[in-house]
Amino acid sequence: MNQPARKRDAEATQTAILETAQALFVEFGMDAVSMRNIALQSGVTKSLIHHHFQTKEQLWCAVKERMFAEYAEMQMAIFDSMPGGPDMLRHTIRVYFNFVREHPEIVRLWCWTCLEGDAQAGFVERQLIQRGVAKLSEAQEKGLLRADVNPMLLIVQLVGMTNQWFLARERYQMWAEPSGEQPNNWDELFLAQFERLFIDGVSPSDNETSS
Amino acid sequence: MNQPARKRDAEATQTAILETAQALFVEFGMDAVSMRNIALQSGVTKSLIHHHFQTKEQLWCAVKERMFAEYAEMQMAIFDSMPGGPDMLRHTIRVYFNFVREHPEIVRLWCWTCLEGDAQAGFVERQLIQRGVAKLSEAQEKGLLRADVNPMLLIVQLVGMTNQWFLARERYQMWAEPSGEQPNNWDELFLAQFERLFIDGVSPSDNETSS
DNA sequence: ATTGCTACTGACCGACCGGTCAGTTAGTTG
DNA sequence: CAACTAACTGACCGGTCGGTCAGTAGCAAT
Repeated sequence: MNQPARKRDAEATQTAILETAQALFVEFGMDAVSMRNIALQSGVTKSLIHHHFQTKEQLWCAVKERMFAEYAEMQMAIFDSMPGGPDMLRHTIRVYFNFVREHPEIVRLWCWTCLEGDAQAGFVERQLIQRGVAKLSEAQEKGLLRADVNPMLLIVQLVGMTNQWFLARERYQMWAEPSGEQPNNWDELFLAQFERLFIDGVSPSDNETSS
Repeated sequence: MNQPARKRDAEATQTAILETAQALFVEFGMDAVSMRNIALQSGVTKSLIHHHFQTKEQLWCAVKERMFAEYAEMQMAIFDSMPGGPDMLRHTIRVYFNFVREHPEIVRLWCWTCLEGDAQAGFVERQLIQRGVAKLSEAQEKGLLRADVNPMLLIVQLVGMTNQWFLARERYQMWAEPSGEQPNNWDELFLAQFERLFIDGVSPSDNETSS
């Protein structure tokens, strides 16, 4: 009677476990987090986690699937909202950049899965990326994009540049002079320069704009 | 008498331990590697590792310092070899890209230290980066580089883009159609496009080239 | 009320973890 | 030669790990 022994609600329990596990795994890495710790922090017994997810490995997979699903939904929305005009790339960069800024945990997940060589993750993203490639190819046919860029590599570069920034942002700030403090619009400075370098190189040159 | 009990050579022993630890740590991450495993694979007893490096944490630090030192030496050489002409950036990108391609372990180390939030690492790199910033500022004064780019962010973007490519290369390849196999010059394609987008955006525009 | 299902608990397991320590052995110094 | 230092060994420690299992308890169907 000390504890009401939890409300009997499998779904809520699983969600609680997943959210706690997600926070811990993403922060410290799968190996550095114990099942005991997850149990403690989510207010659930260790056995119960095993009851719902069997093994630590499977819990980790469940966390990854959950996060990638959320990411995929968002990414798909970005592709769908791409304007057809010349501002397409600028818009896309900004939307993706802001999404990642508000969900830095997705970058850490990305990074952990890259390091562990998770083969699953790549396949999950494939149809997503091919949607983007189709969009970009379309834009090329309309003359909105240089014909000599590879759409998939363009996505790699756009996504990669953004991801690595949010992964190592704090590290980069240490590179600057410690005197005078950091500008707190560091993100905006980066985005502006990224956009400038990227877009100016990506936009069709003058002799091919009017096709 | 079964084993000649090792040649009594502290330096060689430490090197053997460091090399084994480096390979394992970089591959699997610090938490996933046990001292027993390092001992086994380097042909040394576990106690001997503790004798030379005290704790696992200190061994990890020794590995990081060793690798960063090697990296710093190389990076410094790149800065020093920067040509003063208009090909400066193109040359720098290629040299750095090729260095990382031949030392992919440095990217993994980079990534592990980012995820664990290693504060030390950032400071180690600082003087290195400021050397590069000085070089780029110089180039700007000579009109070889747009005046409106931030040199430090430029380095962040150059290094970051390259690093993330070699971190997630295998993952990106899964994005492509499984049919028709990958081109084995994937690296060159990426580099070419990276260069094109980056340089064309970075070069001074026509009205400021002749200062 | 009984049955059946399953969310949930707590005690327990063997394996492995990082680290310690007393002791052995090889090389150097005097 | 003896004396000393430091490289090196193997047995051992307390603690934590992921995982199991027999049992309890809440809820729905009959």
